[in-house]
Amino acid sequence: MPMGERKLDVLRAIVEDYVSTQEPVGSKSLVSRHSLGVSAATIRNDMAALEDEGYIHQPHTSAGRVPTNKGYRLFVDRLSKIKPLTGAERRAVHRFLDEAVDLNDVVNRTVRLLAQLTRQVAVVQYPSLSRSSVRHLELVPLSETRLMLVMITDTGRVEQRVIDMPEAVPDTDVLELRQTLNDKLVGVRLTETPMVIQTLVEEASVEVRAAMATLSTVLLETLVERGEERIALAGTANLTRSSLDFSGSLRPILEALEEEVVLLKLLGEVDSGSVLHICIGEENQIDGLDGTSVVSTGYGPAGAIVGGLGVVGPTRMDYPGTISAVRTVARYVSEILAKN
Amino acid sequence: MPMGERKLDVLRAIVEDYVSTQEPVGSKSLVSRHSLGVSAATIRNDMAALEDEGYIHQPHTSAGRVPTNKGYRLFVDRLSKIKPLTGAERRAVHRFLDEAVDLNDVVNRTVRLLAQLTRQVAVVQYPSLSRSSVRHLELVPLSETRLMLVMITDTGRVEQRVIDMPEAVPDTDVLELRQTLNDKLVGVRLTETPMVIQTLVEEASVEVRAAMATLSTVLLETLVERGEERIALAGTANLTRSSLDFSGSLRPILEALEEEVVLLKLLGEVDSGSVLHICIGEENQIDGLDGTSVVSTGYGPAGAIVGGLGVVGPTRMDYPGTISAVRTVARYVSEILAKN
DNA sequence: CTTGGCACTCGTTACCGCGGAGTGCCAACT
DNA sequence: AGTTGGCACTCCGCGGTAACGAGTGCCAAG
Repeated sequence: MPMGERKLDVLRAIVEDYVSTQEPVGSKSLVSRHSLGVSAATIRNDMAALEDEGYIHQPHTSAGRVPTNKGYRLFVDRLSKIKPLTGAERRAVHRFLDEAVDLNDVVNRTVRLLAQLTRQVAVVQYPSLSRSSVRHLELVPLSETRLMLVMITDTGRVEQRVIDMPEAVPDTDVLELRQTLNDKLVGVRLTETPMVIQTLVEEASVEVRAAMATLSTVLLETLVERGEERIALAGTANLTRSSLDFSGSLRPILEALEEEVVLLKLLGEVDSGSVLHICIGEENQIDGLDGTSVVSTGYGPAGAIVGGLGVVGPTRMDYPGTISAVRTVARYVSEILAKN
Repeated sequence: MPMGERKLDVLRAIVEDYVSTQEPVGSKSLVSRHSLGVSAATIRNDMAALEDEGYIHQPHTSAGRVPTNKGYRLFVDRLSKIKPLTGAERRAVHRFLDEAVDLNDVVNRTVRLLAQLTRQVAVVQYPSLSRSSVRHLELVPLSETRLMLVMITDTGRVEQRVIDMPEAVPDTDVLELRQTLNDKLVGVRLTETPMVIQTLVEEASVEVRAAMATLSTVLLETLVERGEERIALAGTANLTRSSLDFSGSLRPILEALEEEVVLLKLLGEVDSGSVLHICIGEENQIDGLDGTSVVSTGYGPAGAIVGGLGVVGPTRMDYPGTISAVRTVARYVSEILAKN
């Protein structure tokens, strides 16, 4: 059956009221807070229908209604009205991010900004190595038999690794190795480096072959395979606002936030285009994270997604506001990265 | 008046019981759980005295006693018996930290380990730049007018900064700049670099003088002045264990943990020798952090302190166990750093 | 299809009374 | 002087009961 227009209005009103008051909403308060043009009794009929269809739910008889996850889903998909940031907020975003001098700086500022704007927990993934390419490789001798390998990517990430060499490497060899590595690898996407790396040893001159073998192994292991995703987090203190948001304990949430793997899974599906992704309640298949929603999106210069960013909060969150904030910040971060 | 031996025993017993049960402890349960050799009435007299002297406190008439911060202080200073880690724990520390390949790796592993051992929030400060010296400086051209400056310290830290040059810098100049920077700065302690940096411009050849001026400014600003302390955190989920530990809300704690400045202040006074530092309740002068104690110590290769690490938890914590864990981990981390 | 009315449900709050843990004090004992 | 058992007292926490009120479902009328 086609859903009546008013019923949708009612659902929207319920979600909005519930989000702002944090309390089950009843028919009377609905009619008094919104001008729906009909009486409470009529609303009650609609509410009964909405409940049958699974969009709202009654904690107990004689309590108001609370949106179900299905209800939130319908709300974000079809009902929510865009709530753009205020001018002041936009200006703050620009001003704050413009001051960044550095990839680290950009990421840190972004995550703090996002936490502040949404008053929730913000998560920003550093540009993924797998979507970057090599810009430069540097070999720094630390001692006779120790080298530090530094890799800089086109996305601005700097990764390093200390390497114990099997035998002393004279400075001239270091220069040669460094030169070869850069000649062969600069510009190559990290996903494609393994093929190139395999050829390095064969093509190396006799003197440096052994050293190159060690380097290749480390390169493969550390920089490529281990994938080294990095993540920045901010705003965990916001979890304590309305502490009862998180039924019972926020323990599982804090645990999840410390687990990089889980976080990445949450940001997850930001690959496809610059689409904004919303995951409501147990849609994220993670234990203990029913009760939390994630609003995330990809970012990256010129349409190319290099990483994800987003916000974690209670299912009962202000979706329109959060969506705007995430979208705006992602867009602006992308611009900044494009400039570099 | 000299404190009677038994009264101290009573205080110790109260602290131990309270820490393990989380409940005010009364005279009866004391005599039944410890063999003090006297009757409950005698204990009551001692308890009354201890209360007069401010070591313990009664939440309300007819409740048991709870140690005051002054009581905890006396306990850690004079009463607590060392509780060494189990063999399995020691082995775990060694095994886990030995696998680290990298400064980052060491720090991350350390902080996670500490959180797990103590079941509390662990904090590890990266080796402070101000106590490091320059091991190597690298200039990487990113584009005509952009350079990336990478600094590697003897403590293993790698800091980078992107620099917009006022005009294009040809590759030969980059090499010269790089060479000069390294000649002049390698081996210099970071606290002393400002003096050296000032001479760089004057001594630079005409061609690179402008560029060197820019570099000098950035070096001073970013790497030296801003001090760039970094910190790693783990175990925040442990805050939720015994959630009532933190009178009311853990909001202020989460907030403090996100504030680098506050954290550094907490780790604070780890300078002097390798002494272990314990800060109980409002002894740390931070709002909202009465109720939390900090156990911290410095670490660094061969007695030289380069940074601090520690644990944040409720005043009502297992001090002996925590102390052992912090001490052991710090000692072993220092060893590992010394090897590098 | 909407509306006002009405009986009903059920969670929340306040209140009362009671048991129990724990204390302080005192008089007696060593 | 220090220790002990006894005893009266305090006060928290718990279970039960009653009043309240928000909210509902249903029905008959518009």
